[in-house]
Amino acid sequence: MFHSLLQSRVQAAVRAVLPEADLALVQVRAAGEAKFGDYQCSALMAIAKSRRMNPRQLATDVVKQLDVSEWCEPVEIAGPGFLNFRLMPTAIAGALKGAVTGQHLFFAKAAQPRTVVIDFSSPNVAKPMHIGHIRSTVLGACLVKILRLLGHHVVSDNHIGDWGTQFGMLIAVWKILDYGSVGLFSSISISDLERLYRNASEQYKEDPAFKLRAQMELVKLQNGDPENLGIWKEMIEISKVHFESIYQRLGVTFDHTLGESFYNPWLKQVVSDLVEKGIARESEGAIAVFSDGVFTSPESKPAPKDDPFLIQKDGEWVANPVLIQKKDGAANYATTDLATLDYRCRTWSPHEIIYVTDGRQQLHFRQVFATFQTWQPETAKSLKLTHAWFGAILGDDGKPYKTRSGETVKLADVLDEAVDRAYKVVAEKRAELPEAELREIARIVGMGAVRYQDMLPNRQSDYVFSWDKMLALQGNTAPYVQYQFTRAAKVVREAGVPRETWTTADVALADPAELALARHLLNFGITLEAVGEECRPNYLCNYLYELAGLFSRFYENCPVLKAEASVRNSRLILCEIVAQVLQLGLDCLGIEVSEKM
RNA sequence: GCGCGAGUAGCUCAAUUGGAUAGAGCGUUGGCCUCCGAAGCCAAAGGUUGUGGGUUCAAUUCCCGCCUCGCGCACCA
Repeated sequence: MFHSLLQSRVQAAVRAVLPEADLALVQVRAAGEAKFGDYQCSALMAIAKSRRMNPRQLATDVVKQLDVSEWCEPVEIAGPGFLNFRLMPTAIAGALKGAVTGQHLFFAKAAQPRTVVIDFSSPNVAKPMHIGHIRSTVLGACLVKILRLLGHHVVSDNHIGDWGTQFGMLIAVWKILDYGSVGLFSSISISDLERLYRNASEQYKEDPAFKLRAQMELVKLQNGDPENLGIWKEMIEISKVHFESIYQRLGVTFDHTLGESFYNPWLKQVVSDLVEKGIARESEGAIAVFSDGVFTSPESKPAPKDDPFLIQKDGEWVANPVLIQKKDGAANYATTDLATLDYRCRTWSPHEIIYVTDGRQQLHFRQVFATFQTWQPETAKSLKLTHAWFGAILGDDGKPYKTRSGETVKLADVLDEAVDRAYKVVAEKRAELPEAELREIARIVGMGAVRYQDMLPNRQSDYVFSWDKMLALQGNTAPYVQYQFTRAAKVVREAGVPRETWTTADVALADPAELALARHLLNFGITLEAVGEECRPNYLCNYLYELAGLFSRFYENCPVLKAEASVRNSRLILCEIVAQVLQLGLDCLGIEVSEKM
């Protein structure tokens, strides 16, 4: 929209004044506050500084070369050298016209589409999905939607934990308790598996004989024993039924669900390849990747703080390697992730891979990424590896959110309770509506509230889970934004005039509330791009909250249906576009809207 | 010990990555339904951005020291 048009004009003007200036510095951004105009450019101060020029003089020279009169009021030079741009109401009205006639919705498809693999959700087999999985699932799903909307090619992959040492003990208990006997088989649920898991890990810790048996069962599984493979597959199927029920409720789908086990055939090869290339070596019986040379010759240069394979201990840099093979010969987490990374590059040739996991895995991913860069430098050059990590969900006590009895909180229970609580509110507010409709609204409000609460905080912060705050009807919450949508949609619905008659009308913006609302609409695209670049859906939450608030103020101050014909049509268009942007924006967050609520 | 985060209004959080007078909600105080849905709107009060330095036209943001909290640091994933 306008910011990119203005940006190229300013860049051209700067080039005319200073041909050798770095134009990449010249950015035009949405102004923080309305009194400074709609957009601002602060780059001239930086450029003037590096050249020891007077910034205001440079600004004056640039403005002389700058013609943006088709969109803006005369450009204002403010303070030490800001350029402030204020759009003319006619230009804003023109953009709204374009939107209502379907030419755009304030964003543009990427000029250079990228291929992006997004790895998210990743629950573990034999355990129910818990509260912690919501962040990865909801964040990842949001990134998938936004990047696709912006025209990128996205591959979503659910990297489920279906391989690992826990299956030894699980199979052992399964056999001891005879889960496989006829009749019992078809009725095993995820909660049975969970009990099995708890039972198994207790015995594993306390009973040496059981531990031995578990290890034996694991070896048999890994060597392809048909019985153990069958049990293992059964556990995966049971878990997948459970995962699917959650994903269906959340409206999340994946292009692929390639679990850890999928990469099993390549693990040995990854290890031997890394050893052959001298990247990994034997150490204390295991095979590990060490720092690439800095540690072994400390006199060459000081150890960089950002080397993930070094750590300072008692004033000296010592090795902090990553293990790719345990001394019993088995592969581990890093090995699987390296094989996965390799597979994804071979299969999809992505420009970027985004991993959405919790923050505790930061070191792990730094080590995996660094290993990959020395292992496959050519591929790594054109590949961006992003760890979009997030913080913990805490209870009122500031500790990880648990049930009263100290167990992890199951995701299914959270979703149920959100909908139940929403139902109570809806049933009270809209008692006249039929039961089925109340249920549907409660589902939309409850599910929306859970997601919104999760994406609103900066993802890197821990946040405190609060039922009251989540379903609050005011403030920066999903119900507030959803409510403003229903108001806007209802005005359009009740107008009772054929769409064609009002969409062909002129848009005239006069009231300050109309102008403020329209101006904010223009920033939808900038916001989507920022979310995609930084993996921060909270930008979108805040944008939509502001849009909803501006609409609400417009709604209070500017009658639509009762206004005279020309004003009425113009305001109808505003309502229609606001409804569209709110709906699409919420959809990017995975949140539905309702015509009534 | 080292690393990665966090510390902003009484509480829960923002601040588009160095921009102009640090913003919301809750809570508190006070207004607005004869008016398109009040799940709404308006107003007031509330701040030495943990702390001490530094960098510059400009610092919540970048650099250095210190304090508090969370997480991580070799065979779990």
